[in-house]
Amino acid sequence: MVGDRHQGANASRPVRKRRRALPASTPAPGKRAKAAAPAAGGARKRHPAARRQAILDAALTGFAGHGFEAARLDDIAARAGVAKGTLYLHFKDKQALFEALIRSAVDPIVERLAAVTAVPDVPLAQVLEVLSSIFQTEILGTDRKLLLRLIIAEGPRFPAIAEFHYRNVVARILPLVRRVAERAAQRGELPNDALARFPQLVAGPLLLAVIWDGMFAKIDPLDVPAFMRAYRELITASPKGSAS
Amino acid sequence: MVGDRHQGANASRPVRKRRRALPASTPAPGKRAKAAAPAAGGARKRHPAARRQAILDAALTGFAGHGFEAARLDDIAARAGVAKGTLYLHFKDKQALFEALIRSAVDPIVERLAAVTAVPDVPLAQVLEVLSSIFQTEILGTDRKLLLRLIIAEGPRFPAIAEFHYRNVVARILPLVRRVAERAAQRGELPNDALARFPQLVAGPLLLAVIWDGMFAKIDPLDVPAFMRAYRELITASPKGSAS
Amino acid sequence: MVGDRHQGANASRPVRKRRRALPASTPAPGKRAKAAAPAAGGARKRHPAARRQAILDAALTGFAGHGFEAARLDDIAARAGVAKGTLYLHFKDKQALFEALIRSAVDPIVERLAAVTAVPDVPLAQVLEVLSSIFQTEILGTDRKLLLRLIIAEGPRFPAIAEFHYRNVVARILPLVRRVAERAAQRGELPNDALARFPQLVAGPLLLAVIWDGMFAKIDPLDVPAFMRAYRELITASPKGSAS
Amino acid sequence: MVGDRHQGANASRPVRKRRRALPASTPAPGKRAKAAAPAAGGARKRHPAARRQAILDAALTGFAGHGFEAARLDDIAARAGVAKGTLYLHFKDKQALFEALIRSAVDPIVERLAAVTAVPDVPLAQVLEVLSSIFQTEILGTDRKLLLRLIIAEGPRFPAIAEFHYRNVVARILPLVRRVAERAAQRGELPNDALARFPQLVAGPLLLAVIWDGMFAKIDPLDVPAFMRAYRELITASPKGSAS
DNA sequence: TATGAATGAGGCTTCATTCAT
DNA sequence: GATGAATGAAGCCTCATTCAT
Repeated sequence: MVGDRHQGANASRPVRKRRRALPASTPAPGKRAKAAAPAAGGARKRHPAARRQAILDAALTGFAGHGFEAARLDDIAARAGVAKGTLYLHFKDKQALFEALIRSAVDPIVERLAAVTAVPDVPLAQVLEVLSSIFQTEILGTDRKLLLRLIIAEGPRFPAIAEFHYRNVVARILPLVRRVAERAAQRGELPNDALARFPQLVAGPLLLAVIWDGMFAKIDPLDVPAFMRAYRELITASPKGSAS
Repeated sequence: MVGDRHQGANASRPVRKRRRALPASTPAPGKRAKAAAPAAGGARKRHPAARRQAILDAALTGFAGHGFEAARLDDIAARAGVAKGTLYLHFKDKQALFEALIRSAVDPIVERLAAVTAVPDVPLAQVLEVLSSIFQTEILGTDRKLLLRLIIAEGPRFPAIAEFHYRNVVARILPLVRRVAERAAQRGELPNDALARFPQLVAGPLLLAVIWDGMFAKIDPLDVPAFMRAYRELITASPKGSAS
Repeated sequence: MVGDRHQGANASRPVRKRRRALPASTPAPGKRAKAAAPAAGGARKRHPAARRQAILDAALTGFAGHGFEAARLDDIAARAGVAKGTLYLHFKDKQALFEALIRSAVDPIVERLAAVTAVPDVPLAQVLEVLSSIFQTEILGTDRKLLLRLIIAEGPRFPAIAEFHYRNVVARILPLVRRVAERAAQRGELPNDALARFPQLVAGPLLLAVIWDGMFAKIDPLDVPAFMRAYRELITASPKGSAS
Repeated sequence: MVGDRHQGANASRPVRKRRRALPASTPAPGKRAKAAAPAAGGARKRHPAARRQAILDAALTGFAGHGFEAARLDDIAARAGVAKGTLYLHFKDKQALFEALIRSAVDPIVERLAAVTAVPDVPLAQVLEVLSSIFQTEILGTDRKLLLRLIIAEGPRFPAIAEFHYRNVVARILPLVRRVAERAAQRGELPNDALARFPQLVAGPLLLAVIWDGMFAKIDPLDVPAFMRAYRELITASPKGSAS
């Protein structure tokens, strides 16, 4: 009887939904079929921009949880509380929705990052600390970490997304970091201009943190604040010869 | 009736005969992607282990290029020069192939990494240099960089893969790195024990390098050797004013 | 980049566009088996319940003609005049369609049978006669005979179907027949209570009739009315020399 | 985690066999992969006729348990202890094996039935009793009941099988039964010549017994001997008016 | 004669997209 | 605009059959 496909004597009938067995531990999408729709007919009245945002929110969960290919527009529509066809009133197709999602979610972060790094003559250690803090509260502590993973995962397959990121994140932030690093090197906060030449180095631990969090959180969780602090100590602490 | 196979007068259809459309003289499936076509028509002769490896090679390209969901077994089979069904003689299903691929490609690297980090009392800078070198020649310089990206991208959705990696890579390498870092801190090659407490920090730049390579290689290629060197300088170089 | 969907220079293949080969002016799928094509192109308009029934009708033909395994959903969909995917809007999978088919067709018959046998104090001969008549007009004379054969053929492999039948047919009809047989025995219409103890005996000839019809109809057709009459005579007729 | 497809960290590798989840209660084929093969190389030496018989035996289980379409030649070959290709040395294809199976299994029964019914001037009650007995010991009590069900199930789709049966079973046995019934009617053992005109009537209860056994054995088992006895009583017992 | 790895057509099912309402 | 039933291309996987050994 093991493996029996039967479902008792009243098996089928108008089928509605079916969750495919995902190979992984999805963040539990919940079973709400067309949830979030306020009382009868209410969904219809929302402001168009609000609907668009609701769709993007749902898309974040959907794409981040399953990846681009495996995400189901059915799920996204249901989670957004709209009909499937409605998605196409706002986005040309699945790919356009995906790209819009990524664009929409990146800007706010970049603004904050830019604001921090743009202030002149702040000690490097402090800049790094604030960066870490923003990273943890705005990304690792929220669903946006899913998005970052998503970008890492799907970026190489979507040139448009890669380019968008280069222009909107990399090209905006790295120069600022570089300037901070240059000043720090001049002031002796850093042993040399290595960080000024490769400001990407500050992103290494951040990436590692999201990736570790995604893969190993359950096996061996990472103490991210301590990890970040260790990184700062490693590159900025008074070096070997100095007073212990 | 004995012996005759008459089908009666009613068009019953008990059996669908399988018959190849062509007279069996087309050994090449025609859609062979572009790769690895062995000696013409001789597909049946290869050593079984060779076929398995051919499939894994094709799978690397397929999965790395498109991700798990978007990779097509059709393509992989064609690229491996085998029929679709043959895949299933070696792997239970798509997921098993995927996991086997990852396992098969990880071991050799880990061996090399372990060999390097296991040697006692080598200066940290030198260990890092060798690590960088291995990383560049064995991973970034080969298709295995695709695999690393693949693991990063799909790992979170495949607990089995995450766990496998933790056990076979993380749990084997990190302790070795930690020991090296401890010695380096004791010898004054490092300013403090930050790296000993978080040996993961050495992986940050490596991850950044693969990700950058995957996303921005065409827009703004990264000089990886210089990048790695900068990282080493940043954490180990004689600092600003101190005497060594 | 805003707005443009350029794909970069590398032949990445993130999305496969779906595009119909023909300009969407071919409403008829072409392989429509031979049946039930509704008003040209108007498939989308039918009442939902009508579609469901059309599918069930097509399923009857498909399953009855080939058995569960050999029936092709392609054929059933074509015969119902719907796309393959539409089947799954109404039934979870092939098995659910199969079970729904059987359930949907059984109820009306059972109602009629129950109505007949439930009337008290009707002479057995008359009950049997009406049973025979119903059987011939409602089952043997219609496609439902295919269904009965189907149940006989596939029932043993589908516990759910067997159980459904036991509950809905056997458990409902046999007690009624038993009561009729008991009265008949008391009134002397039967030689003993054998039929009361095994009311299944009335089903024997019915089963034989469907099976004979299915296998030997073309070789040696059975005169079912006469056959049924003979059965009635055999068990109820005034015997050889006795006085009534 | 429910529904997780993963199989721990050591998922795949050279796949060998796979049991598909059968919808029904298969008679537990066992898991022997290529069982029954005596010590190394021994299987190769069996007499050809013995191999053929082994294949037919395995085919009985396979076809009877799953039906023609769902039976797997893989299973049959494994159960017979031969390689898949060997099947084709003995039988042209799946259908030929199926038909050979049915033919091979029918003859012995028919011989016994014919022997019984051919004896002249035996009282009908006794003939029926022996028939019942043979039926129970040779068919219902053995795997051959599977075969009878198989014939009922698949016969209508295989004209060759139907015709074979008509010629070898029906056409041989019915005349004998008819003669017995005629004599019984003449001798007053039967109320009339109904059974002589439709000797098929004796088969009704037999068919019902196999079908009931197949479908309802677990829900409500049938006491077949008592059932058969009841049938005999019903048609041959001293009728109503006679001494109670 | 026997083997069993290899084949590839074809089945069931999914899901992005369309379109009549 | 919004809906969601309908579509049908395409994916994964199975398994009867072949054929080199």
